[in-house]
Amino acid sequence: MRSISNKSKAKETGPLENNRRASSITGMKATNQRVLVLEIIRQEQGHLDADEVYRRAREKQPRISLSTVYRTLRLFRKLGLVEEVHFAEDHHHYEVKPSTEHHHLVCLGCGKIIEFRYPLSRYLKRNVTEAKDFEIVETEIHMTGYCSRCRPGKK
Amino acid sequence: MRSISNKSKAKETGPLENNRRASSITGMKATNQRVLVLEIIRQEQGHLDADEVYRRAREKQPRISLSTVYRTLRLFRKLGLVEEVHFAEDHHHYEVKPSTEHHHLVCLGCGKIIEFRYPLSRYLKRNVTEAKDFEIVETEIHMTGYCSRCRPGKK
DNA sequence: CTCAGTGCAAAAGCTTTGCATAATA
DNA sequence: TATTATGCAAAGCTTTTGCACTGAG
Repeated sequence: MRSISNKSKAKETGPLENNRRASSITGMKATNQRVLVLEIIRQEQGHLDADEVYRRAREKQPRISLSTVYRTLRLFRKLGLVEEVHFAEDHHHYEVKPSTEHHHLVCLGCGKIIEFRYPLSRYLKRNVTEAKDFEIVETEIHMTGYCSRCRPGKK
Repeated sequence: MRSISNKSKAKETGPLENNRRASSITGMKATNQRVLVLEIIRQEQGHLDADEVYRRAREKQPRISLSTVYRTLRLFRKLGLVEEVHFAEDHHHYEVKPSTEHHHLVCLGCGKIIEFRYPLSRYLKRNVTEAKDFEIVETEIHMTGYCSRCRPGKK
């Protein structure tokens, strides 16, 4: 199993080792920028938008450009390493492709994003495929509302 | 029941009657532009984006501006007449607030949007509220994949 | 050495906003 | 008549793109 799951334990040059392999699989170059971006979205438990990735990336690599971040995220999405999540905002968020299915709760009060694990897609898939003759590739569920803190005394 | 459900059967000036009432409820002005936009998103069975609303609106009222369309859609959303839907695109779609719960299938081949009725939110609501102490206001589910036509022989 | 990838700046959507004018109530 | 809403143009964001340069392989 040519794992790409090694948590970044290495320094400046280290992560290359893990990811060079992942990249070479698809014939892509393992640049420092790509390694860094992958590192970042792995460390953060998901839900970063492009600008947040960019800001974090610049801490380690001040010359990285926002374009590169966008291009890299698009590449990772194509490679299936990363998923794009669409909240009710006018920009996108990204998270590492989750191993276990989960969906998102977005708090309208504080903006916090809570994940809830729920294996719904298999169930939906079966139902919808039969009813609509539609082959599902991806399922996205998100709910908005108020978390415990932002729900002041509401029954 | 001060219904706003009268299907547009009237001409240029007609729809005002229906909607003047709806508007006056909240102290808003029932302008021609607003009436027209409401008419349009009602006629179309949902999923229009702002620009599509704008183009359709101009057929009847060539001087309407895109800003007005945006402002009107925002207003209607606040009034609960319209819902914003977030597909995997970088702009939003709008539909009249549906009476029966449904969700969306987006075909990756032809872009067609299929609705499927499925009363899932009540079920999810109960589960999530208990598990996460989160009060759900809105649930959005959409799935991407391939419709019968765009699925050439795929098992 | 070569070609894919990067940085920069500019452009391209989508959406919002400021302000003078027009229309509703 | 008094506001509220509109149209226009300009600005704001997010995301993409063209191009010369850089760096990985």
